[in-house]
Amino acid sequence: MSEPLPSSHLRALPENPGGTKERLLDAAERLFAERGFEGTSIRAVTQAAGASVSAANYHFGSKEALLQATLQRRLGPVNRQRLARLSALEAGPEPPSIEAVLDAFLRPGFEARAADAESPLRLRQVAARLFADPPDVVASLQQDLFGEINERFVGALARALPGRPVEDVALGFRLTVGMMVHVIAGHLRDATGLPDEEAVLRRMIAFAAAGLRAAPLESPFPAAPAGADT
Amino acid sequence: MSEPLPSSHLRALPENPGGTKERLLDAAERLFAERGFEGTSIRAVTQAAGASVSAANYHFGSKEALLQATLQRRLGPVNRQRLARLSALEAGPEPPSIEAVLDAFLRPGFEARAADAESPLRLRQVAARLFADPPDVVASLQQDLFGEINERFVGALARALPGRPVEDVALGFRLTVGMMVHVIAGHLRDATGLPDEEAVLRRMIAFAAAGLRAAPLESPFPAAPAGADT
DNA sequence: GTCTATAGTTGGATAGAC
DNA sequence: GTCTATCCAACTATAGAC
Repeated sequence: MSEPLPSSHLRALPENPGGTKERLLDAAERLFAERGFEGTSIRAVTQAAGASVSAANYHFGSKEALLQATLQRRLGPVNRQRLARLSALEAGPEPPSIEAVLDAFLRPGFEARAADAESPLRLRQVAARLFADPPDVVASLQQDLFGEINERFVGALARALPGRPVEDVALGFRLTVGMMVHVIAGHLRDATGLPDEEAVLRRMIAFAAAGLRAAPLESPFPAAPAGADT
Repeated sequence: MSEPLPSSHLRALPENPGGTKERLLDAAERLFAERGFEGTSIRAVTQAAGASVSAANYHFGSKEALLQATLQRRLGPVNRQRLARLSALEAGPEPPSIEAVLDAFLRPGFEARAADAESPLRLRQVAARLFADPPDVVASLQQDLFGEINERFVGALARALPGRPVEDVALGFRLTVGMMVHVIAGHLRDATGLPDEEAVLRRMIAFAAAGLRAAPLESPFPAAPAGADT
């Protein structure tokens, strides 16, 4: 923490781990996560990184490209982990259980801190934003980053749920993703204090596995009364 | 994405259902849902509504207040419906099932079209944004709109799951909300074509009910190999 | 209540020196 | 590669006429 920095001038301390490019990505990641894409100016990013606006445009070319680079830097490795774990499971002697497949999917997003001790929540905030931010910018990237994941994991789950229509499994996986994203995004603004993470992760796996196994309901119900609005 | 606005007649057709205020709310709702809060300018809203910037500021005072009014107009009635249905269930002779409680929670958001035939998806997009937009603006509103809902429904679910720790039920409800929000938000950008809505709704109820009933896992697992990253 | 006009700020992106 | 300086478009909000 004690770097001999020239204390004369008012530049937000750069904290330089790599070059300017890395610092820009770090700052962009933090600000995009906190304020969203439209809510973050490249000026804010460059100031936080202790660089100039031109530096950002030199390295990335545009604000949108900066967002893409930010997402890709974090999510790429996590998704590779997911696929690697799934492959490992499938290489085993027996077809993997639903729980094991879900673990392979969910865990990498929750233990990114192991690989990168400095940015614990950051990645997840960024990931949550991926599902809630500017459609045009992110749509193609979402397909890039998530297309293969979706295909492989739905396939694995379908094999673990023989006889279930694939569309039903796909919907179930979608619900699982929603669950995950919401928990991840919640870290952002919620002081509710999730209990210890491993417990939450296990609860999510149990919840989703049971949900996937559950048969869809047939009838609308014991009929909840549509009664009195206020 | 910025629509260039018809050049012949400068004003986008107003389509006046009520007064200017209503038109502004309608336009704001659509644009906030499509582009988010920061991504939407007051000018875009007023042009779409066929009104002037001053009109918006006269009626609402600020952009933030416009967002609040927009959210409250749609979500207020839906949440009152949720509470009314839950109250009706609890007034019955027997304690309601988990499925019935979940139905009371989930259904009002999905059949808002019944009450307001013109804006089918709109409400849900807005609701999804509530969980993904500018923290400061929306945080208090989120508590207003969702605080009582959370308390009442977690309570009802806990009574339907005797012996389960309330924190566990609360986490399960949170996962259920995440599921719902993600499905709702997905309508926004996804052409994947969810099948018929009633079926999706029933699937969600079955999924969440099973998830809530499931016992949390005890051990980390058959141990998914942490193996080879790329 | 609604308008036009404008004040005052901030945004993304670029030019050109070093 | 990184900076300073600058361009110009777009923004929120307000003033004041009608």
